[in-house]
Amino acid sequence: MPELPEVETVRRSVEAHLLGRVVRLARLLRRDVLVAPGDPAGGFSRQRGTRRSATPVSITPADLLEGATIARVQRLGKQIAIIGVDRSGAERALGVQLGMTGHLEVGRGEPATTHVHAVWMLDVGVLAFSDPRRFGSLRVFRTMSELEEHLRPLGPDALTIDPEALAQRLAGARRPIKAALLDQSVLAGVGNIYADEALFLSGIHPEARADRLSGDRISTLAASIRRVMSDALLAGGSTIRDYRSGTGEPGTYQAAHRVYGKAGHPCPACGELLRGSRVAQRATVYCSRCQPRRRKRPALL
DNA sequence: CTGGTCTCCTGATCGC
DNA sequence: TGCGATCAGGAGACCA
Repeated sequence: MPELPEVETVRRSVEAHLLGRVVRLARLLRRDVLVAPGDPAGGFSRQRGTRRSATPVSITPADLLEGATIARVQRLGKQIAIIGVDRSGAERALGVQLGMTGHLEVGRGEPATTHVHAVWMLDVGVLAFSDPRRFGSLRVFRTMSELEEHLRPLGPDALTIDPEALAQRLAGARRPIKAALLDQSVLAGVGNIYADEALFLSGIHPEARADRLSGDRISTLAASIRRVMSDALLAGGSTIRDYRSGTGEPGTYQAAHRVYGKAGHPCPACGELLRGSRVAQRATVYCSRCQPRRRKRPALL
């Protein structure tokens, strides 16, 4: 389940192979993983009942960067954008959302993975997008301002979040802090694993109301988020099931998880058994002693 | 406007 | 060994 550290690891590993490469041929094997301008937002009409857009928007090879030279690979939160320059010198982008099980992988020949939905033949090497569950998607951005538009709703990147920005985004949020952290418009890049890890490090109960946190606690939380993100990034991310970098390397940060997936195990800080619950429809693990629902009232005088 | 719930999808795992 | 039920969750759609 790629979150910011995994996505950044993928970004770095594919960018190293893609810079300056020319896309000779782009092949889309499943139209429904692609979102094009004019498509209903969220993909291919994934509304109740039916799939498939009634009026599929036409896609050109150039929309998939065919003929372009790769200039850079950007990331904001969990969103990746591959930036290409076409023959006229104009920049355009292809967005990649990995979702739960998406993979972006560079290689020399045919990708070894199953569920491959798009392949790019480069002047040197091959890039492939695969995703068994298809929660991920590709997005066509014909101009850089279309990409900007898409990224605008996102909050600041979690890797560098500062307390002031976090406090500003949490002001007036009456929902549980964990729900707010998972909201990409509050903060971009945190998912279920790192939300639990950061809240544990901060000593904050996942159901604490976001707008009731003091400035001090928000500062602690911002520092915990930055620390968890950067430590996980240094470890190449967390490989729980099938996450791999853009060159097929697993991450190792799962060995450093303190609470995620450890309900019923002793708290690494105090030994109390970790509790499992659900917050915002997500499995949630926390220590009821280290992360009390209410702090003790500070002593008066 | 905010926040809660539903939905998409496949593979791993569990109980019988 | 087989098989149905359950769970995993990112993010847009939908609804109160």
